[in-house]
Amino acid sequence: MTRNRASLAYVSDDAARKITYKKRKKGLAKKVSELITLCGIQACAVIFSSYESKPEVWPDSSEAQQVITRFQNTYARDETRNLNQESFTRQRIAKVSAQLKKQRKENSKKEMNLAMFQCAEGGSMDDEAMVDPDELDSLAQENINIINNKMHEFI
Amino acid sequence: MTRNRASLAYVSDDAARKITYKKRKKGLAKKVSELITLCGIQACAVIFSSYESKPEVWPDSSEAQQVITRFQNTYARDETRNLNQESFTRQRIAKVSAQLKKQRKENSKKEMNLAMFQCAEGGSMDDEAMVDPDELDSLAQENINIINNKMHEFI
DNA sequence: GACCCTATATTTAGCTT
DNA sequence: GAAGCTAAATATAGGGT
Repeated sequence: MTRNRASLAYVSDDAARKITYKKRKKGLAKKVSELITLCGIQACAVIFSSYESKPEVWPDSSEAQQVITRFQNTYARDETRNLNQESFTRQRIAKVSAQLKKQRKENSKKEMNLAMFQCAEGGSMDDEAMVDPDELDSLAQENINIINNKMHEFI
Repeated sequence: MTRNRASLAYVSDDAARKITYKKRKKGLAKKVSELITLCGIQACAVIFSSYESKPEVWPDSSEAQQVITRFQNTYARDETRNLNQESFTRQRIAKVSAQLKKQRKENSKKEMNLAMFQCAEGGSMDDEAMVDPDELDSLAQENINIINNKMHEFI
């Protein structure tokens, strides 16, 4: 019985190839997971086969995503562009923030003027319509944080 | 001699871990290449280790690039999660935008009141401090676009 | 530490059901 | 064609140099 000869060439027989595929895919997946846990590193494997419509990935979809994103960012293209875009967004938000502050300030002025003119005329402020300056700032900050987290998550 | 016990846990000893890493990395690479040739499929493995500054890929950089690109184009990963995050951010910006509108409206009111009280007293508006409503909206929109682009770029 | 050696564990090709 | 079996091939932990 000549078993297990190491052919290492394309398996032409369809059935045999599928069996080999399933067996070795399983083995590969195990090896990847083991390497990750044993060495505490980031790694993934991606397979496209005609047996599945979608790619199969290891150790899992989420990890693979991270690894691939990191790969693309490391290897690939203009890191600078990403950084620029981040600072661009940051500036945009800062600009809006600044405008808010100005408007808030202006509002206070007018309010004071109004108060001065109105005195005891009974004119009431619509508190509900007022914007809490602190909240505005914290919202802006929160948006920045969300964006930063998003970026870090994908970088 | 008790050799080769299958521990399958993180190798805490630095030297031993590095040895394991090198050995298993080699093994993994071989497995990937074999799977590809035996089954005639597309596959790749990507590893990030602290031993190398750049990621290590198999079967080779070019193939890995192709596989990863295909993966990114094909795989429908948690689109939902991203959408949720996206809509979350969108809502945040919308909320700030709404607050701006309210404040703007309030501002107009006060302005009018002021004008009525001031009449010809010569009180001048600080135009520079005013926020153009349209610009604010377009800024908010632009931020949304930037964030969306950012997300799509990384997804 | 890198490199080889080898005992043992693990993977898997080819078979059988 | 999937699932299990087993012999053979491979991979690799631990040790030596």
